[in-house]
Amino acid sequence: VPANPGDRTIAHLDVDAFYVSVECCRRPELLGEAVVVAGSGPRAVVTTASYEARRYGVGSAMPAAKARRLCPQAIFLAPDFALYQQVSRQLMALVRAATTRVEVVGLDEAYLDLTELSFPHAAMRRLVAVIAERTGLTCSVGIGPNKQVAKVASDAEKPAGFVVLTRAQACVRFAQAPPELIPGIGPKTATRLRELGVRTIEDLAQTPVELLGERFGTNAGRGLARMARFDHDGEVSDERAVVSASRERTFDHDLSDPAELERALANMARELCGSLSKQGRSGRTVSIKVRLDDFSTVTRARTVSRPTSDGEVVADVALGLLRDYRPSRPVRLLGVRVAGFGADAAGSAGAAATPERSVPATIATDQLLLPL
DNA sequence: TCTGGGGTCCTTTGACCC
DNA sequence: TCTGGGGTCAAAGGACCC
Repeated sequence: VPANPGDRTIAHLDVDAFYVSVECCRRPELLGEAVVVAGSGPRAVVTTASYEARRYGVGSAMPAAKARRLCPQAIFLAPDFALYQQVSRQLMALVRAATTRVEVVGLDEAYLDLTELSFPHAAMRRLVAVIAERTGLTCSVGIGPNKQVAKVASDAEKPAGFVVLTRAQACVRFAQAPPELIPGIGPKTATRLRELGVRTIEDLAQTPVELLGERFGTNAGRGLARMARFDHDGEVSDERAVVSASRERTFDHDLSDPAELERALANMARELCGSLSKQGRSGRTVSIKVRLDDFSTVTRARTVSRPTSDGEVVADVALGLLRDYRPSRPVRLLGVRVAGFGADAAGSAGAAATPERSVPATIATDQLLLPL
């Protein structure tokens, strides 16, 4: 029972090496091996590496070619997203049975608001056990007074971690850690902080908010100051509306021929609209993204009068944008996006407003987590 | 040896309107 | 009439996350 009305108990649950673990479930002989899930092709990157592979320095977002050099004996697997989605649905059904407020983040992570539970730690222990039993997956859990503490705590001792921290404990435990440990502080911000002499979370906490405001803007400065003290106040938001959808592709070799580029773009537009109309979504803003051989990236957008999910319309607009832009260098990546999903979707018969199309859980929720 | 694909959100700038 | 302030929208870029 919360001491103060405002006190919350938030958990963050994160599956350990999700894609690799799913692969190991269907091929148990992989257990204990260095396994890397990565795309194929010369420009593929690693999506997940098993902990054995990580020991060789292999990590997410690393070029697959580099991973191969670091760990030639690793078993490389192509990702099977359909399977991961299916397992994710089972997983989230179990998570949702544990408490009412759940915020799903990607396929393998969720925040749970446990404030109303009498024994939140026990509930999470049970949830972890049930997930292991039903899916074969191991998870790491962090519990704290807000999402920020919960997230950092779940990361702290993975795999199979279970870390409970108060805000003050988090401040002490991570005082000497670099600012990038905090979600929301990425490499760019970390570099700029270093230029200010800020190397640790403690340094950041001791930096005057005025100085941070000067350097990063008032808003961001205030945000950084709060983060440094682990007093993030974000809600566990049940389900957020989808805002945009896109298709993009990095070519194996850079493309210069306008006709080839146009063909690729039109195909992506039609493919995107296929899935859009299946979901009953449509949008007014069509944009393209062009990444050149020097990795510079340009976007161009145009808003049309009526929401659409018509492949020919979107392809037309996209091709128009591409022709107006006329890339001056070879193109590495091309993409198309539809945004501005809104109130009056012209799409399918059903509900117009689009708060996250609910995918009916295939897995029974009958097997629940003991009430208590 | 360069750097995927799916997203979200924020900031800045300029146009336009009141 | 001039100037300025605000609000909103669209576009573009960028940081970040899984």
